[in-house]
Amino acid sequence: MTTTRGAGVALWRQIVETLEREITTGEHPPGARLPTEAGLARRFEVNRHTVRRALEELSRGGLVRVEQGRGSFVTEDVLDYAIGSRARFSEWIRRHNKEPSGQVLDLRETVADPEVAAGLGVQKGARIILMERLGLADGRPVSLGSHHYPAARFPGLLESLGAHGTITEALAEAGVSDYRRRITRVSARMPLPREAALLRLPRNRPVLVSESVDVDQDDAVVGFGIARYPTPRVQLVFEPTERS
Amino acid sequence: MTTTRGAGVALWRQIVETLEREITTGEHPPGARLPTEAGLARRFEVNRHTVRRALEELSRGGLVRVEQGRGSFVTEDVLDYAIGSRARFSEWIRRHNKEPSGQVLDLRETVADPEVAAGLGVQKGARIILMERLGLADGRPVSLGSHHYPAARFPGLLESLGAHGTITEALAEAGVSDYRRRITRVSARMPLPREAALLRLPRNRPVLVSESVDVDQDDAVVGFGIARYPTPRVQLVFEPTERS
DNA sequence: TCGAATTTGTGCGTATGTATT
DNA sequence: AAATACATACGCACAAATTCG
Repeated sequence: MTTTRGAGVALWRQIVETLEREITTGEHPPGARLPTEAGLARRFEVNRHTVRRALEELSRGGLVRVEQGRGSFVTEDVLDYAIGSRARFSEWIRRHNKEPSGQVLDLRETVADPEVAAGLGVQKGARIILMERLGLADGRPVSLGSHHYPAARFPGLLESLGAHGTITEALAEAGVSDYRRRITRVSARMPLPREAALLRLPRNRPVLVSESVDVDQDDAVVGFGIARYPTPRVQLVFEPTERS
Repeated sequence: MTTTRGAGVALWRQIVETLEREITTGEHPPGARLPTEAGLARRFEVNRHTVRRALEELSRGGLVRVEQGRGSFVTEDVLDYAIGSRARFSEWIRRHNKEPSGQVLDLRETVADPEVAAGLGVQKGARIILMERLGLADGRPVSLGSHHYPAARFPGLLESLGAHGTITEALAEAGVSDYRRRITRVSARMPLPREAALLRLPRNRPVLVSESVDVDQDDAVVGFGIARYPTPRVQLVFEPTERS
């Protein structure tokens, strides 16, 4: 199929329809880079302006994202992360019909720096258990979390975390049957090189950073986590009135 | 006052104390850039390594933030913005003992683009009232908000917004005695040049972007807002259990 | 730190077809 | 039928952002 002139349909509209079909059929998967404007102009045998008119329409409709100096990209479906009191990685991912998986990057006992100490409510320099974990959805990285737990309260947690796949299970073994988020702070910054590499993020795209404190049923602090999310692949969502 | 050698106190500790005093007394106000390491080394008549040791300590304590290739900066006090169901700009700022003020950058009737239409639940192209507003705390910009309201529902809102200083007052005149946030989506991206200029933000620092839908007591959609916040000056905070 | 190459963004002028007046 | 307005399409040039060595 190619563009036909004088068919009563403007060339740029034909291009919109063609690209829309190619995107929705998966020929251009989410996140993929489209050919350059010059390339598309050659392919459709039109002027670059005509291609731009089509891209503008696609961009307005949200199917395509155009970035100056970089190119045009198929919009990636955004993962909405609901910051409710109950936030579990695997539940979040499965709700989006994707397959959750994880990768423990670091797991050790260490001491709390001032920030972590303040979050956990322990003395600066207290022993803590640190686990760093990369979260993936359908194999694509969506979160990089540093989880901190007071070593004094959970003697066997280090081994439990090493044995189990999920944090929830390991905490259950340590006697915490349920936990919830008490507070979440959200900010953003540019990624460190290592973070960009792990999250497969361009260096010029920011990471969302959330700091959260988890508490058990008695409101006692269980853990403190710092999570980094790649933008714009992940959005954090807050709904005061929670609905099933 | 200057550093003295062989006084039983390490040089770098003296430098830490001196800089700490200068920062807390306001000689180096929040956000200010400190002299370069070389400059500090000249001033204290020490090697640059010694200055670095002092800056490392200050950085660890959270008083100073060191950025590779840019310089060292006095940490700015972070404005925590609580994303509760009730979010009012002036209340937020006053809770931090700062003086709120605002600046209307744009106020007009226009048509809804797809994103706004989806947020408001109206047809794409429906008439809406748009107000763009820069929010300031003690004269420093802390938010840049685009507020959208359905023109059909609020015939006189355009004039009310022009006359009143605050959104809450204008909405009250339009018959909405109270409203609350139903949902908030948070993401981050690099600022547009205009946004960076208005928020007085370096171009390499991201903006937090929140999209929120406001509803009245009957759960009817009142407005849709897109707000941009400068990082790291502003943090968004979510507490599931609301406390007075 | 710098410049070259690549890619998108913007503006100008021109031409043609289509619909309205 | 002529005049006018608008949408479409092309060509050229340069600006701005990104990438890469």
